[in-house]
Amino acid sequence: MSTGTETTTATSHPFGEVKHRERNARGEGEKLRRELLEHALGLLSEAGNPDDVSIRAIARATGVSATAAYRHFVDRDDLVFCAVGLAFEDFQERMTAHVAAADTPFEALRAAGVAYRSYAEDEPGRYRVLFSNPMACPETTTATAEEVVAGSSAFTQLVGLVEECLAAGAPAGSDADPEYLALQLWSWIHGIVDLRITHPGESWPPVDQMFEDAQRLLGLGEPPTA
Amino acid sequence: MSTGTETTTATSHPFGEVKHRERNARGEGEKLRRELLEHALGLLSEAGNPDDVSIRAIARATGVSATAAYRHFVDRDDLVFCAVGLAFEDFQERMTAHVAAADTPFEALRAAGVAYRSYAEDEPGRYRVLFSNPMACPETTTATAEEVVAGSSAFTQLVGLVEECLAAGAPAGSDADPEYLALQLWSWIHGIVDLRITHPGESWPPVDQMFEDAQRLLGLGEPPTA
DNA sequence: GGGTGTAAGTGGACAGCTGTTAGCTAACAG
DNA sequence: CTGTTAGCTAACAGCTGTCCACTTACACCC
Repeated sequence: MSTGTETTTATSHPFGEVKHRERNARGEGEKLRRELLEHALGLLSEAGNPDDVSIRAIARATGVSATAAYRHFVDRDDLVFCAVGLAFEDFQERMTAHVAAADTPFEALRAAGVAYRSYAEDEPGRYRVLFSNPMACPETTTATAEEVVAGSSAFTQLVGLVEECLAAGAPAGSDADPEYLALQLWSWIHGIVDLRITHPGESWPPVDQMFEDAQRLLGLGEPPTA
Repeated sequence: MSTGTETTTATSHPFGEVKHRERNARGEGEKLRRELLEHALGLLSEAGNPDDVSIRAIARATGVSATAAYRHFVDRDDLVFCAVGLAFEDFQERMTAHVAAADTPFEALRAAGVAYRSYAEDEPGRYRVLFSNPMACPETTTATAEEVVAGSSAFTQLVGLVEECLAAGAPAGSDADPEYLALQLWSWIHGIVDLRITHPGESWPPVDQMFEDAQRLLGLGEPPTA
């Protein structure tokens, strides 16, 4: 039955299929780290809550024993924390890609809103993990510095967008506090998408309209042409 | 040592105090139901997440065996769901008490905001349980109808307040959609308090100012006197 | 007073999950 | 042959929801 040379097999078994995963070659053990993180991310998306993903479930999804994870992470908390960091990096990439295509700062801010909203819609579980969970950094972690600060740098980016809008003559006025406006905008937008996620039964108005109103009423839309 | 007639005792014990709870008299078994719900509420406040409260922990806090809960609730889920319903009733009482004291609809809306905000600040765990968790009604439950709909009736109340503001000449205009405005206001306000709860490390601007801005910019503040 | 039914609550057990440690095997490089 | 990497299994202690059989105490009836 087995030729002994398959790279990947699913051997038949009286109690169902058993996943076989070829062990990494010498010096390539780091590949498992990446695999674990990606499957952790998948489970985080389903659960929406970091506490609900166990190191055993991650290992199971990866097709590896739970203890193998300890070769690459100090802890379960460390593993999950790194996975969240990865999600933040992914989120930020998505945001910057959307924003880069815009011509005016107002369009850029709008594009950021669209990106934020579509992320929350496409990946509600991940959104909850990123923005609706108090995630403390474990005391010992293998996460890199970039992974740790990925979230806050996304906010810095938002403040920059607001500053550009103010400089371009936004109705809020050039003397308005960009950080305050950014926090207000983020809060409003978070509320809009978060309530939709946690209360999916309600009949919500179009999210675009609510976003547009938020930006305009904060005085961060285009100035009147007249 | 024991006179045999104490109603409640904490007998000393080599390994610490052991809670004794006099069993309820005949026909008063319903008292335990209430006790369980109240301790469940306390644990919900600490956890902030219904999934993290076990029936065993609730029973332990009540000073009773876990199986005793099955006399009053069909399930663990049922117990927790009823406790959440109780929290909703409590929340709504607090809201109506604040609102009742106001003179104008604008003041009433502001008072509702203050009540909402202080609830979130005083009981962040409960707030998260009520407004930041998708709580599905169990297929079999001992909850009463009022407990089930307590949350949505609080929103109906908010729509009513918005309607009164519009009728009293709010800047949003009398032809504005009160339900849309109420949803927008609720979303914004939820975002403001929720981000503070989940990201307590950040230095947030005063919540009053953000609330006041939200109400005013939505056109639900006092109309200009001029 | 004695028996009995029943309400109120215990305790033990089962199966399943969790994070983590200790010690093992298999494969490959030099 | 040796050392190291990559991964394994078994086990421990602790948690979970739930079922079953048991006790305890009281109210009522004869």
